[in-house]
Amino acid sequence: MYTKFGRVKPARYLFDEMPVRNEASWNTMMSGLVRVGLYEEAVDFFRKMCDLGIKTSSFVIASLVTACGRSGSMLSEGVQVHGFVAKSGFLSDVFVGTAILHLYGVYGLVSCSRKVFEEMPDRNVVSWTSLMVGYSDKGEPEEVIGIYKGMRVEGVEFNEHSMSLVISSCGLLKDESLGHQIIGHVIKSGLKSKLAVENSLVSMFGNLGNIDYAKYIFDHMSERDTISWNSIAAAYAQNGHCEESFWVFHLMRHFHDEVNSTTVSTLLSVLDHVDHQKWGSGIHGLVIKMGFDSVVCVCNTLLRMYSGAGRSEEAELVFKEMPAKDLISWNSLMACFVEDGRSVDALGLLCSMIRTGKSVSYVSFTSALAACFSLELLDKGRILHGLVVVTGLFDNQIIGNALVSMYGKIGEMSEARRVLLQMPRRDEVAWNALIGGYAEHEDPNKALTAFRTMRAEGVPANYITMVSVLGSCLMPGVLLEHGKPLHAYIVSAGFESDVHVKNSLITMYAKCGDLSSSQDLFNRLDDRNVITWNAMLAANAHHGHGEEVLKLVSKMRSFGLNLDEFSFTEGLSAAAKLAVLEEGQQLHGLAVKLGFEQDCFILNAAADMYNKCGEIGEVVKMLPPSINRSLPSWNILISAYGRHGYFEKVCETFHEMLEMGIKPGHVTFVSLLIACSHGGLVDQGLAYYDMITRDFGIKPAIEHCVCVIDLLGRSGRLAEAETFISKMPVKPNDLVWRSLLGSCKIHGDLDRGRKAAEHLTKLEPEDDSVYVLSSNMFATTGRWEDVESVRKEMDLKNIKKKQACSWVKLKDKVSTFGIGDRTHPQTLEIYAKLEDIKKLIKESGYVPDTSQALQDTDEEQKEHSLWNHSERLALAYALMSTPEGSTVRIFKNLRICGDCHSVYKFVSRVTGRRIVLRDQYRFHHFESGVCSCKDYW
DNA sequence: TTAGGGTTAG
Repeated sequence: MYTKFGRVKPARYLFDEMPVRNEASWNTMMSGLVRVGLYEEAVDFFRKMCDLGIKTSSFVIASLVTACGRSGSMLSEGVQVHGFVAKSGFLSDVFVGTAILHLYGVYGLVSCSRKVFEEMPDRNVVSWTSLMVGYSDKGEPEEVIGIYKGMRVEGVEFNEHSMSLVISSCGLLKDESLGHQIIGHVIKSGLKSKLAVENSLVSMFGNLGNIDYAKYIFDHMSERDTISWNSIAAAYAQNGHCEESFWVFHLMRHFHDEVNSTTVSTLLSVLDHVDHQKWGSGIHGLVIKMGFDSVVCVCNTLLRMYSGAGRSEEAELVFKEMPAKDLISWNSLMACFVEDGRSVDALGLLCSMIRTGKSVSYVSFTSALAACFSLELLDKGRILHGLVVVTGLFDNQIIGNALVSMYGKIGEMSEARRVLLQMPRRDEVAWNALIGGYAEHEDPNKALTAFRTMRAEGVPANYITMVSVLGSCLMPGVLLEHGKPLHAYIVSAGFESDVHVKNSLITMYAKCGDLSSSQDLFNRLDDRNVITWNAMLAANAHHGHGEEVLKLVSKMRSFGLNLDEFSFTEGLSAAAKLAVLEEGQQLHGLAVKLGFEQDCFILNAAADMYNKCGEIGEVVKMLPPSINRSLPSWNILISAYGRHGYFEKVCETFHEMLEMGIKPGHVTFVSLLIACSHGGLVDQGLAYYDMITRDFGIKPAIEHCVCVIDLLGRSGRLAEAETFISKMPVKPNDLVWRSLLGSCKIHGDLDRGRKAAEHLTKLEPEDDSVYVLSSNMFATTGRWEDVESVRKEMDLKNIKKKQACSWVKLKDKVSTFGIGDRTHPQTLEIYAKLEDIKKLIKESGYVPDTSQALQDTDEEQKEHSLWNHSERLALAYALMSTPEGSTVRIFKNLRICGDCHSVYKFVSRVTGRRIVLRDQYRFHHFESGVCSCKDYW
């Protein structure tokens, strides 16, 4: 009696005082100990019984085994009981056998469970169910379904618990046809109206992406518990219907009392792909208010929420303040660091896990391996590889994949291949990682060979395979041999309907130089997503079609598509290249409105746009304060100051950057050297050039060398420039000789100019610029017979000079002008305005520099031809079509002519207008008779 | 019976 009421003290007293005890007394006492949860004492008691040879009943043994499972830390005691049971023949009892297999399942030893299960002479539905529970808890739904099939073959009748397990496993496997099969079974079995079964059905349909069925079941349930509500909320959440999932939460609070931590976790998981700005901080507050901020799982989702929004600092804060952390918390933060590019922090986290003896799983290693993506981290990656082998995790499929991926990303392809070959099973992820590595680091042949081997091994390719293989064909010259055959394969294998594959095809054709095929694919695609549009933006940008990029961006907007970071970056950089401030400003405004203000790429693209549109004030205003400025931001700032002639600011900024501990990069030095070159700061430029290798260990690239040649050449130090070319660490290219030729033109050095021109023609026989530059060099020095011979050579080789043109953009209309153009509808007014300008500036001291006229004619003719220059026509048109006092913006496809430059200066003084001119190379910013380039360009 | 961490591409 006492044991039945849980009163163990009096029961124990009575037992101890009993003069005679029979089997029943011992068994009753032991059951009592189990009932009150004194499991360890029960096991000791049982040992004593065994020693004394007291018989026990199968019921008592089963309850004892169950107790060992329930305690969570009594596996070894359970195993001892198992040993006794095996010796005394109790295993043939179905209750005992089931209890033991359940015990092993609880401790994750499913193979032991299965062994016991297979040796059992009799099994009931609970035995089958217990086996399922083991696999389900281990996260192996395919095994659960295997057991389900076995049960059906043997004709076992299902109970509520086993049916629920089967249903949810089916959902996890996302196997729709199995789902339908199971539904039929559920209806026949008569278990359909059981609460747990209905809950599982809601959850299964959620996992299968069939939200309508999930909702139907939920709506028709006769009773609902918290799990039902949570399941429907999760169904909405998993399928991206975040508003609905919040609505469920709202209804729950009205119609159902309980909201538990699972509800909150579900809601938080939605915030991964929802507008973080709108919901994130509020939800965090709510979690604290409801007192769930101490539940590990809730905190983990909270952490994941910040991580998904790219806010690793906040995620870190959540982690630090968690009252209890589990393995998933550590792994989540590590993954967050990896996603945010904080590789060192991620690896540090793994180190402290190991150092403090925390448990580490294959997931921890997977994240750590993903952190090692660049050459500097190769050593760390190799150590991890060693650890993986030592800890016996090498055979884990996902670890193997992560290893191949790591070596692939770094470009250690022989290592990547070696790991792949050692893997017990090579799945498509492993092959894709290898192919991706080849695509990134080696030639297309390697990637294609790997693809063929993969197919020969019978591993089915998926869309990612196709995307990866296509990624190896992103260069001109491989279209016929590789690109087109791949496209043919894609069509025949049925991958063409996949939007990702189509996007990659668009990119492939564009990078192979066939933009019209990209355009074709794009036009024929009806399920375009943002990535499709982005691929098309990149395709046009790659071909230098900035206007088309902007047109596409505005189409995206008119179709109501959500522009993402990539679209904005691409749009802004197109606006920067075209120097169209208005479009750039609009895009930037929209990006800010949509919450992308903090995005590093967009921020830099916008700053660069303002920079290239001449709005230096805006650049300085918008860049983050120096304390958290990224390297690209510093580079943009240096370039901006250089572009506008603030050379002291250039040096100041560079030194500030060094003081902040930022290591300058390749681009920083390009910006610095260009600034020096434009400012005529020759010695300072040379000093910076020396710093590149001496102080920062960077190997000078061809761009840096071109800058130095420009620097020396423009200032007339042509002999030094020539010596520099002969000694520089990289092979001279066309830009080198073009720069030298340009300088020879400025300084009238005909001999060196000729030599440079010869080198240039060898490298670029089709290029018109060499002929134009030589011809201009001869013309400005009056060598008209040489001008004529260059012209004849051009005719002979059928090389056409690129026509100069200038344009003005007013509202949405672009007006373009060629030399002496008379096609504009307002031509008469334009030429009249030009006459006014001529008169006005001559009165204030303008004298034409006729050496800039490149024909051998008399002075008057020369002056006349200067007044036909496209940039003057554009200027006249712009002045007459824009309000008094406003800034005039003009573009030219080639370099501005020297005399036009002087005309612009005079006009800016006489009219008081600010004029901004973008030519092929740079920006000129005229105000009150002075140009920002200080006449040195 | 419901919720949280991982590998390939983008």
